[in-house]
Amino acid sequence: MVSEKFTKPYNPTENEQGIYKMWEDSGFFNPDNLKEKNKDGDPYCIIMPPPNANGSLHAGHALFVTLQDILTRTARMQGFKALWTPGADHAGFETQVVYEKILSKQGRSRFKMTDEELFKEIWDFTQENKKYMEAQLKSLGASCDWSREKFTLDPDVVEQVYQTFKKLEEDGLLYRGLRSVNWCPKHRTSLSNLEIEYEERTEPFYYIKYGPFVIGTARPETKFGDKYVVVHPDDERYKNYEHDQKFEVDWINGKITATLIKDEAGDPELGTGVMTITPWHSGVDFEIAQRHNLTYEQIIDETGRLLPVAGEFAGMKIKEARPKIVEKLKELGLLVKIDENYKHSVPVCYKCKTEIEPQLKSQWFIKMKPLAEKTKEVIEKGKVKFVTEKHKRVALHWLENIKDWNISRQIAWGIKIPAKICKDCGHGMVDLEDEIKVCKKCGSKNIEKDKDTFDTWFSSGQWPFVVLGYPDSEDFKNYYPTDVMETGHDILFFWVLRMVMLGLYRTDYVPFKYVYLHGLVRDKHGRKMSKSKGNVINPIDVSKEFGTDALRMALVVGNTPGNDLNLDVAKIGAYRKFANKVWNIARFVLIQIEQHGQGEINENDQKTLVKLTEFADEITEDISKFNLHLASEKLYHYIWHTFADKILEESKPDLQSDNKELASSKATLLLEMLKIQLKLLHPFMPFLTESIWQEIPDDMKDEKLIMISRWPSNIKLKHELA
RNA sequence: GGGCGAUUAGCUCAGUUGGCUAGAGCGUCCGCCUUACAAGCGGAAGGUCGUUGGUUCGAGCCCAACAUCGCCCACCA
Repeated sequence: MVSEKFTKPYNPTENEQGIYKMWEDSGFFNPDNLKEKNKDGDPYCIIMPPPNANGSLHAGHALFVTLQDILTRTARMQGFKALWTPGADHAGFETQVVYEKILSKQGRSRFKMTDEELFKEIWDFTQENKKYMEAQLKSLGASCDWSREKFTLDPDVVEQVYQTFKKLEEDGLLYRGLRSVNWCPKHRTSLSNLEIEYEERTEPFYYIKYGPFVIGTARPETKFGDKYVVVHPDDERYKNYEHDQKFEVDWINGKITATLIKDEAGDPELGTGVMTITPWHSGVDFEIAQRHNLTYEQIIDETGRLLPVAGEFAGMKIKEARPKIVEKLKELGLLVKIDENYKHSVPVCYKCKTEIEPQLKSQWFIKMKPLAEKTKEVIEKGKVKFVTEKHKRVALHWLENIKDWNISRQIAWGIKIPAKICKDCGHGMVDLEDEIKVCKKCGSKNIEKDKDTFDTWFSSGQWPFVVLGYPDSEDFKNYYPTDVMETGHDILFFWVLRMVMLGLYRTDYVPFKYVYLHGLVRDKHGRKMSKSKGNVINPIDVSKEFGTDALRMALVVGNTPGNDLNLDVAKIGAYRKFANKVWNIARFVLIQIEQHGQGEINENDQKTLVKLTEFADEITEDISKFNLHLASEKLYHYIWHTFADKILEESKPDLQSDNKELASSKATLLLEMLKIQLKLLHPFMPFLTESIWQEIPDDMKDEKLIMISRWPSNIKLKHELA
């Protein structure tokens, strides 16, 4: 009998939880438990980009789960030893920012806590989130191996990160040095170049009398300590001045002695061709200062307030001080003119949009050039291939212009940097075992532990080989290099390229062979989803309303690699209809089989089966080429408009005829075709297809779970790009 | 300032190496509760594929220029 459950219509929420439990209980998410055909198969591995353990999943997560699950499930059915490893990311700075907002709502501040207290609280916070997140990943159907789950703060992860840090020092690729860093005065930490953004601003530009010169600046508040003026050596206007020439200047807080410096950095085309420099608060100025051995002084502190050098303005925030300073300049007769329409871009913190205040800080830097060179090489040689050619170009361009990487962060939430700093000479020493007691450079015993933590991307950049248990685990030997890295294109530089660089550095092999970058999930009009716009589509909510499979189809059909996807709830609704259609098709076919029994498929119908097999080959090839958007759309079209509308309708006369042989023959054809279609559709709509599969009697199918049934095409899944 | 991408039906988008009357979802119009499915079935309207030129037997697809929009990168005082 066709089961009670086969009542109409298809009810996804009723089925999904039970189905997932059945899969999980079967143990087949873990490739070690797969049957013979898979165990002897080639390995196929995807490392899941670990979601940040600081919130719930959004549409972008649902997209990556869908894409990676499609590939994993296809590989598994194809007989590969398929492994997809889940994880969670402590996401250093990001998470601390989230937690600081929570603190602030409670009227608290991290600056009134010890690092240990803060760490402990955020730890509990992330562990709670992590559990929630795992449940959400499961509800999206992720067929990943939970027994191999990792957190980026697990002891073995930290251990490998430490080893990498030490190796970098040994190889001379690590240095600690006083450099101009991007400092966020609100979060009071330095940030890498990737963590700042630029905002176009129109602000007043002030021309100020500086001794015999006129200088231009948008930031008069930094000028208190400016003792050097710089002109280009070839600037004819200033050929009567000598390099290093001293002269008196009536400055904001009284007379000072200034020095003229001739340096190529001076731009004769710009304004008067004269600038003063503020090395402590400008990277360019710092470089000039270093070239000529100039002194420098801090003007603004870590919280963005002026220091005593600013005299009466000391203690004021920049915004407050600037107009007052301008006022004083006027009174002193130093202000020459103001250009109100000066356009420039201002660096801001990518999280809080606070203006970045460059500061001189001693930090750990990694020399990136040598790492980038090797990465360029493997990309050019095709050892790492990009599904989207445009990203390959963007990647190479970035690698060619790479800067050294500041990996020190002044935050509590993260992996402590295992190093000692000499308080006398500033020398930094990597110290994994906490055994260094004397400065290796100056011999001083006045040393302390580095208080900073690693940039979170330094540790996550090592994720693939760490997850697989480098260096001597079986998993590492089996699955590394992994097959596909699938993630958002927004973290190409942050994460993907750093994984290639650090993976190559530690293991000599690329961490993955293919990079599939998806775009941003936007709302139906192409706007970014945001709480303030009220246009957020919560994947968990819609999967409850329409079914996870409908959401997955909506995310994959028409979503070309690398491009943003505009997601319309109506589109999800359309695929809920499709799920119901497949459900009804299955009911019809199974009723026919029940009524007429199985028989011989006649010669003419064999041809139909062959055509379906060719179709299966085509789908397999599409998946191989990462054309999941095509595969999914073709399946939709074939099942509905070829199978249901034509083949099934045209078989009705035979099924209703008195010729029993004819009827059972047709019913058998339909059953065979149904099974093939369900299998092809399974990676895309796993819950629906498994639900139906469970309705097919055991003696009519090759496996009790469609999840591990045999893929209906002999074409082997082998990724290749045009 | 440098780089990348987009422009196809009212809306949101596909169109795989150039090849039969250019497709999907939603929306619109007409007719159907036909015994798998009204979350359905049958049918219809709707596109000079941004503009201009070129290559080709043949161009939505390749090339050039232009226009519009978007994204990324970048220490200009």
